[in-house]
Amino acid sequence: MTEEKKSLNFLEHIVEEDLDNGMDPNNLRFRFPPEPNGYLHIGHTKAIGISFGLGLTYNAPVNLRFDDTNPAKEEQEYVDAIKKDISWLGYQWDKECYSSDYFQQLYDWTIQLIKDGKAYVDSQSSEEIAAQKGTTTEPGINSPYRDRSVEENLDLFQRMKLGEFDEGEHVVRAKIDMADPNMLMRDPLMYRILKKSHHRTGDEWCIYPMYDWTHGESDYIENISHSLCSLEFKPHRKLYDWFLDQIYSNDSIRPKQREFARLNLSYTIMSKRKLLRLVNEGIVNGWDDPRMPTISGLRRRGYTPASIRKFVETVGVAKRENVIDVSLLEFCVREDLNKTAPRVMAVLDPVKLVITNYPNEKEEWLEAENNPEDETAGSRKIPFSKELYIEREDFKEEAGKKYFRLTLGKEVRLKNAYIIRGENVVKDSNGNITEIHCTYDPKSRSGSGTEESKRNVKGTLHWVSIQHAIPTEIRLYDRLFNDEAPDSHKDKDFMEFLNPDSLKVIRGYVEPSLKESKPLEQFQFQRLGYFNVDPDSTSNTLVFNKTVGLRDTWAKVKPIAANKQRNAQLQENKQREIPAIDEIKKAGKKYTNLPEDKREVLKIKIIEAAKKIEIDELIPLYETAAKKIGTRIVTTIALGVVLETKGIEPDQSTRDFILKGKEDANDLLSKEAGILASKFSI
RNA sequence: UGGUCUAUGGUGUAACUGGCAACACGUCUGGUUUUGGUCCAGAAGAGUCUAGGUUCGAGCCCUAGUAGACCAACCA
Repeated sequence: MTEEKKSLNFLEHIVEEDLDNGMDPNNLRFRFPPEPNGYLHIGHTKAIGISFGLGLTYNAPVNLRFDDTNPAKEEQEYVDAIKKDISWLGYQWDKECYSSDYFQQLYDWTIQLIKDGKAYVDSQSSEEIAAQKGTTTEPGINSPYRDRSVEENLDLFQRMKLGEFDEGEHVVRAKIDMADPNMLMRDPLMYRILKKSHHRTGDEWCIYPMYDWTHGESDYIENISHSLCSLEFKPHRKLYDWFLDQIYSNDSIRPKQREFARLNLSYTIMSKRKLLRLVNEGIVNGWDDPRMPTISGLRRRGYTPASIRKFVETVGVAKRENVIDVSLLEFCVREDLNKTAPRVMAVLDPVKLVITNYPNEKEEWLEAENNPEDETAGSRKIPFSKELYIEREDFKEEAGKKYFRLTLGKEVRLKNAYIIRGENVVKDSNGNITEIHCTYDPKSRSGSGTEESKRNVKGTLHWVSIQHAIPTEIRLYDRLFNDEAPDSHKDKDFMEFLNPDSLKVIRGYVEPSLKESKPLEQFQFQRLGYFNVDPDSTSNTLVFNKTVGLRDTWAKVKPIAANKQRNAQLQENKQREIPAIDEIKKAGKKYTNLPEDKREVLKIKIIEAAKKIEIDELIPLYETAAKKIGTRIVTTIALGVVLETKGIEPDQSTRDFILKGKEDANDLLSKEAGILASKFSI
């Protein structure tokens, strides 16, 4: 047991500390408590990974508990989907529990609380109750019903249960403190009347307990030792503990609520309500649309359980707000799929290649390795013939020496086949290439052992034999939103940032070995990326989803190779501008925190940096600066410099930006924006 | 105008009870390669929001700022 000393996250530290203080490790128990009102998404995976992960490292049971106290929103469909998703991710829960199983116990405890004078029936409307709640700065006032007698409370409560009242007529409230600085402690609601039938209890109940009066109690009933939830529940902790105090008896486990920061992924939204909107408004094709951040969407897209688990593990757990870049998720799938996905060949944007010196009717079945990363994966045969498809992108009549694909007069290898030389092209009347003619070297066949077969050529292309290839539908996906944080804009709806090109459907050709592939089966289309079979596939038509592309360093240099002049320009710009933009970004992070004199020093730096940049480069900065005040200030300063030194008249959006800054409540910003506004008479 | 929480490279997370800031992703070099993938070797990039204090020594402790998040649903 020479265990490598792994660094612990703060939750593990908490557990370790409890253990050090004498807690019996056998008493450790965790839970994952989803409300069955929607599908699980990648954000939930973090919570799942934390609680189930803790269960795994401490060999402790983890309950799956459906927090089903609001029949208006919950459905059996969601219960089933949630169970499926968690199992698919590879986690096993100990007990399957439902908050609704504790309705009776909760009811009994409430009667006790009423008898103890800790709870009462309030007969006001929700508006009246809200009005009495006070604000964050002013205390609330007591309800006129707060001092009802125990007998009256008991009577009313029982009649509520019996269904004698309509929704909204009465509620049960805990009697705590209407002046507590924590709003949740100002006599929170425990029960409301809801004449809805529940997916499990049917019409047995017409009063339903609220979250706060259910959660801690459920934890307590299930002997949960650590109840982990996201940060927004932090203020609930005081109430959680208060309710627990009322029912806790010393001989049992007292659950602890602890909070962690939830996961945010760049370029996506995570709220169930908003995801539901995408589904309802037909923006996506259901909860399992491969563009959705739901577990079912990711599954259909081709993500593996292992890759998602690895992802959650990698992002870590802490208490500060965070935004994880999607590229990390993509890295995790690639890493997993690279080891497991069989390699095949597919051409997505075909152009015809004719090997002029290859016999007309000949066909050869060539050996192809299934996975170079896995020796046990074996090999298969693929057909080769005179007429092939290759990727349109893989041929250029002429190209620089950095382009090592097919050009006229140069040699490349066809993967698993022969070395060919580009000879000439056939074009249509518009000048578009319709055929590429080439010759092959018969001695160069892969694996034939001849000198020629070992000859090194720089490029290797994938291909597919036209007469053998299977035509397929391919669905290419891009991010659903163009904005890094679509729902973080106070004044804009997240729907404004939808990417209109998030789905592209094309027709392509795949090698014949794929004919028998099954839904969700994963492949690497060599040189293109990872793809899986969509369940929409029929016996006639295969449909593939692109999970993610291969890491592609060539794509980054391509535009440079395309145009030498532009290349030089870009290089120069890179050296000149990137540091300047970077400097401005950095300044934005610090600006507001600095004392005035240092701010002036920083301002000089900003001005110097801004002189080196173009207006176009600044635009992305102020487009994303909606939230961060520092970035807005700094961008405003830089904007002034750029406009002035380049002699540009501000356009409408620039004016809006400046104007908004001027009206902002932050003094520093409105000052800078004000100066700028007057300079350009805005 | 209140309460609570948070602040470490571009991003995310570490740094055991104070001891020369580490890991992953990303970026950039070079090598291997019948995938411009993988793999291998290497580099750049923060001195830990600001100011002050305690200490031989502070990212960790204290004080005061600043910024951000959360809190007034008969939702969870």
